[in-house]
Amino acid sequence: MRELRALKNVGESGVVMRFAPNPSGPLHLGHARAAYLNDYYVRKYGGRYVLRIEDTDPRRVEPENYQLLIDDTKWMGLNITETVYQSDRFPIYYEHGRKLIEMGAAYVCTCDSESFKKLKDAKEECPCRNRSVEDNLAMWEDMLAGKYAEGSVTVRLKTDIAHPDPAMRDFSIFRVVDSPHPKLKDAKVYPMMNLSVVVDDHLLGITHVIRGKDHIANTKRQEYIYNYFGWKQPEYYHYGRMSIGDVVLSTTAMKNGIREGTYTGWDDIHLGTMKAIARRGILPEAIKNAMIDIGVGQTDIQFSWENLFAANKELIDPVVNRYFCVTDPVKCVVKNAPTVTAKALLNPNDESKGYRELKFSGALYADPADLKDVTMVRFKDLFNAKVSANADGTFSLEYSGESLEDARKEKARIVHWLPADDSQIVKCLLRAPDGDKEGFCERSVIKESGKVVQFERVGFARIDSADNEKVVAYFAHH
RNA sequence: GCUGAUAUAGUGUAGAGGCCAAUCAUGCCGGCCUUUCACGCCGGCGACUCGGGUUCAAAUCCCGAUAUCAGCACCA
Repeated sequence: MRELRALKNVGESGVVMRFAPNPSGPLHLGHARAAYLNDYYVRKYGGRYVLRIEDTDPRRVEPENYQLLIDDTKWMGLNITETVYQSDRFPIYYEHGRKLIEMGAAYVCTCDSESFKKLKDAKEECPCRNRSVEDNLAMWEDMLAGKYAEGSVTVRLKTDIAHPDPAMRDFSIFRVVDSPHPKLKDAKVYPMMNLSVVVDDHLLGITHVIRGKDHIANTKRQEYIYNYFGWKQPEYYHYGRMSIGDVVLSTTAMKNGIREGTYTGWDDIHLGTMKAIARRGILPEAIKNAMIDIGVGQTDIQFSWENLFAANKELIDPVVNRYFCVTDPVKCVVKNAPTVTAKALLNPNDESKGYRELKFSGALYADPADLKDVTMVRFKDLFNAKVSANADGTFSLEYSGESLEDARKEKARIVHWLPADDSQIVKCLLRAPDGDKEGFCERSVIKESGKVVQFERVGFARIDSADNEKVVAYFAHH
């Protein structure tokens, strides 16, 4: 694993960092970068890692997502030292909001958003900006008392209305929302993230923040609040946009798809959620390694499944058991073949894991693709056979000795197979994002349920479910 | 439109003026090993966006162009 660049201004006691998702859905690949990068530095320097759940938009909070988030961070193996919920901290935000109003740093604005935008774009103050502190405070109290309807009023921070960057001009720090919050009974006034984030970062002692570059303007906006309070700003690092192909990430698209039955749930393998990736046999450690390899650069990048798979293979290949799985199987009788029992190592890298036995007596299943256009094959751990294709798509096989040397001499392909004997095999459905394959696998795969195995010459797969009738496996990668 | 950021092989990444005819990983190709087309080992392929400038010397600094991205929400 490569070493990431050192952070600036790391103190004696290490760092305090945070991972701050909002509970609008489960964690996905996009979150993983922030989560693991921050995690990396907390491990590197020591300190605290705060999981902060940013549930300050009641419309985007779904109660069931809280647990989803916690479960995901646990699966990811994040070194979280404490968890805070912003919904528990509204009194703190109100207190600081009031202070800003008292010091004349914020004002209550009753302009509708379009007219404010017009003024803002023209670098012109809105009439509310010069309201007296007393009036602002009175209106603030009325806001908290629920006397204002949603959209009729907002609290803005006084920045610089003529700032060259329009994003900096008197942005909003509190708003009124009429929707109920699942965790707050009577809240009407909600802090905007720039306010709540600054207050929390300061109070929680956050020293370093790694976040996406979509927050780069927020970092500059937040600087105004830090300055008003006389607080010191953390060190920030903004990584570039990461586009992720082949998978659905948008929360609304996922929700709609699940509701309409296009996806089976949050762990549908067409989604980019942690749950879906876990289901596909990817270890959290592999995601972590892939994310650390990507690092904190500001360049926009294309997420590489290839690299993730390589990271995963590095972890699982040495330890995972091997089995045969024949997809699209064709049944073949082998003429003149003796009855023999094949012994195949569970893991050729580790003989101490033992082997599995497959008893051949007359007929086997093979992958037709392996028998096509060849005159001889070596059935791995079994024997050689001469092959001839029949007009009807079947194959005629004839025993041709068990000498491995002969097979090599003939350059025979060494292929996987299964005995055509129901007591030794089980139906296997191998599922992948681009389609399913059906076939058989060794019966002993049943006891690997929940684990990742290697189907020899097919690829790595996670055994999703298994009983005496059927194994369902999800393809991970080659 | 305004503000800001970034531009190194297919992908990711190192490189913060001379050690760079550019690192590592992954990928691809070839070979070895091997009763898996896995793993391992060896070899190979493949990149500094373009144009100016500064300098004895630039992938590295400056300017411009181009491209991409982000922000300009009473979301986070």
